[in-house]
Amino acid sequence: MSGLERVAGRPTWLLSRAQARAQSLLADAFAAEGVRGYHFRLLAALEQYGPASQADLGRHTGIDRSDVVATVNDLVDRGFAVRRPDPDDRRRNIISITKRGTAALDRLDAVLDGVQAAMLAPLTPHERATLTRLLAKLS
Amino acid sequence: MSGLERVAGRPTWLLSRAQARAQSLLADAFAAEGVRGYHFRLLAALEQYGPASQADLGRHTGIDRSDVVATVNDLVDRGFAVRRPDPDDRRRNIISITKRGTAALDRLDAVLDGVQAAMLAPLTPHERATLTRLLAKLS
DNA sequence: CGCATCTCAGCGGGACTGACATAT
DNA sequence: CATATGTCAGTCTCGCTGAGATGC
Repeated sequence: MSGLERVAGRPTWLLSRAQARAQSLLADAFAAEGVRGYHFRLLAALEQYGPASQADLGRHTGIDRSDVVATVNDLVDRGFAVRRPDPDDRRRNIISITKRGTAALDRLDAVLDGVQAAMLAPLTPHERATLTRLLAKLS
Repeated sequence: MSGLERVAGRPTWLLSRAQARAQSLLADAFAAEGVRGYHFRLLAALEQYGPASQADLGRHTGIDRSDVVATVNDLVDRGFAVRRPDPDDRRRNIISITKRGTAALDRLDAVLDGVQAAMLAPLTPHERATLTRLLAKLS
């Protein structure tokens, strides 16, 4: 038996441990592509929802508006996205993903799949589906 | 449908979201007791394993040695633990929990139980057991 | 007016690295 | 000698707050 028995049976502890492992694996894998979790999340949202304002990006991804600013700056600097003012609402910027951005996203998807396969290796396919379903209910 | 569909079905994403919620709830609840996760983990390890060196505490809890130092400093300052040199190995300190420490731990346990009950409210008892079992397999 | 958006500065917890002195 | 321990300083991601400027 490894870990703390006192807390080992507690879901929040297990959640924390598992997430720390996933986070660590993902951070390493993403670092090879020069990005962080925030970059991936925004790119994924841009591809899924199409061009969006920064506020909407924040709502879609759960990233704070102030953090969206800096992350979009990074994406624009790398040529993964473009930021242009919204002519219909001059408070807003419209963020769009570029071809380089979608290409990067495709690579990151592959990275994520690899990490997930490694993470979930101890589980059977049925268990993986169950875990996904239960976690979804917690959101 | 809330969240990112593209990543919403991915276990690592769900893990991250659920963990962020638990983390946020726990941080707030622990803050009311004036402690953080590191403090709780060390107190729990001290109560479970008895007096231990800082290196062993790190191994039990998954906390880095260097972070154990600062956290033990906090616990000693608050009177939750005592640090004394190991006469049998002068490299080591022996950390022991105090009565104030165990009292604090009891309160923190209650806090954790409350947060967990709130977190797991959407799940049936059987689902909670399943989630716990599956998460344990990921460690 | 109230409200939304974008931006900037900063904070704090958690996880980690590198280095160093000391002791085994 | 190599290894283990404790300590210190610093980095990084992530999540968050507060404030201000601009536009609806």
